[in-house]
Amino acid sequence: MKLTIDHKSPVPLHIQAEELLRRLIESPEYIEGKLLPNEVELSKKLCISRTTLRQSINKLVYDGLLVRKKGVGTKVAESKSLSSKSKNWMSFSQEMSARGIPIKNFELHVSWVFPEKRIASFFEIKGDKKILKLVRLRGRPEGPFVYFESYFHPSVGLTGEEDYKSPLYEMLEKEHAVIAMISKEEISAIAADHFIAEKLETVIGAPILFRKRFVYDLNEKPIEYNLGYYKADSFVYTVESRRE
Amino acid sequence: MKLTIDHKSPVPLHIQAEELLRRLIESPEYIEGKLLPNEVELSKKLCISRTTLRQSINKLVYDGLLVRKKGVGTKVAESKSLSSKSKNWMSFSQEMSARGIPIKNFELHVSWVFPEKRIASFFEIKGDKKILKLVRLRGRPEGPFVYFESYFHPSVGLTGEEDYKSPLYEMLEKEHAVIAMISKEEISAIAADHFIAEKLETVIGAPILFRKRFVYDLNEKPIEYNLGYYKADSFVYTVESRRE
DNA sequence: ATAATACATTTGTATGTACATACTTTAATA
DNA sequence: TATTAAAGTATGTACATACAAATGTATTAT
Repeated sequence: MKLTIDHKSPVPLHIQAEELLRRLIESPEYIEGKLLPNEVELSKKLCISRTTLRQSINKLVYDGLLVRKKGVGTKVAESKSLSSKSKNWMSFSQEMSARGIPIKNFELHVSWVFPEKRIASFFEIKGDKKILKLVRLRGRPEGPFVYFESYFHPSVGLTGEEDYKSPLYEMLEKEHAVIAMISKEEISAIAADHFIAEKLETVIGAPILFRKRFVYDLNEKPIEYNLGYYKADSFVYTVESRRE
Repeated sequence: MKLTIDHKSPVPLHIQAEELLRRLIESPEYIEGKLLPNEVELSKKLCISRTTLRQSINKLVYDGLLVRKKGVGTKVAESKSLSSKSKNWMSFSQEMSARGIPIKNFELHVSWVFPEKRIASFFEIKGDKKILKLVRLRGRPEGPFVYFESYFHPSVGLTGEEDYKSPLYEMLEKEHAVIAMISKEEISAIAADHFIAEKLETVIGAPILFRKRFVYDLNEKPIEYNLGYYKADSFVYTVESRRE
């Protein structure tokens, strides 16, 4: 592993140092909250000034990878401290079973479609190749309360022949070695249009909790693009956050 | 508006400068991608070094409030849709100023009321003593888009005579030494009832993003119980989370 | 033994300085 | 006039330096 800094490179030193540190803390020795060498020493070792090194460290601290403590040192953040961002996110199946709700699948439809522009750009692919689209209408025995539309990145390797009745993320992990790691979500309230109203067995204009979900793997590569339409009152989204 | 920096304050200069800039870009002059004064000039004006000023600006750039461009200057970031990052949670004022949106207070009403049962139990107090209730209707110049109802724990020490037009959490922090630290939120979609529809100038049944917010201080003592009713499409809640 | 003190360590804050690089404006030149 | 060159402006990079504040450890006095 290259762990030196090239002063002749056009790449700024603090960028080089940042990348170096990213690689460093990924290595096995640094998994469990281990302290980094102190700044003065490290800056000497890397032949850059402490100021420049701090610039790099700051960025990693901001990204939540490192934690500094005055008088102690800088250590690799433990995954627990990441919960400051938000609670462990869950899949739909997990969410529901956590609430003790039995799920019924009302519709389950798999197809191959050309991605819309915003989906293609999220996946960073061109729009000329079909991708897998998964539509699911789910709810309680009495009736559906959520309509999902999911799109999957080609590299996930789904064939469309998988068993989509079982928990999806478990299947992805076991059979395709794809681990959904990061989830970015946008939640808003909308009025049901004709299509959604029909699916969710409600009236046009009914309040719907709409959730866009962007799912990434460990390497922040996009995996899934998911749209969820929840019937009002059937779903409450909880967030816990902490200032720092 | 206080726009000076106190070198004798125990608060670090770069923090003071950061807060100052946050307030500055919140002000009406800075709504539309306007350039800030250049760094050298601004550092002179604030009587801090350019390095220190850059530290402050960097943070705001990280937070997506400012955009820098070499050879041009630093300008207020233009934001497409309102959204609230859960990374470091923010107050309403911060959320809005982060997107450079000028806030108008349509209603602001302070009163003392007997707490409802669920509020009393959240605050862990008996329901026989009146607590402070703060009602606010806020939005853009064109019209309101959010209705807030807040209740405060007696120990916060609010008298009802405070200036509720200024950012609330800043006031709490400065004048009452209360630091809002933890926020637990429940987000759902509901239909506007008669009352909410009238307040938000919309129709009964219109979709509303409803947010319950429970705010705690450093010691996890309850501070505020807050209900927010957002007009649909005026507010998008964004959450970023990571599995562990 | 215990508590108080002093010291070393490490990050935090803050400044001054210098030059590089990207972009804009102005002036000179063909 | 149009093109090019130079000057000006603003951020970007990088360093050396100094002291402050928090923490942990070793020492000392009680």
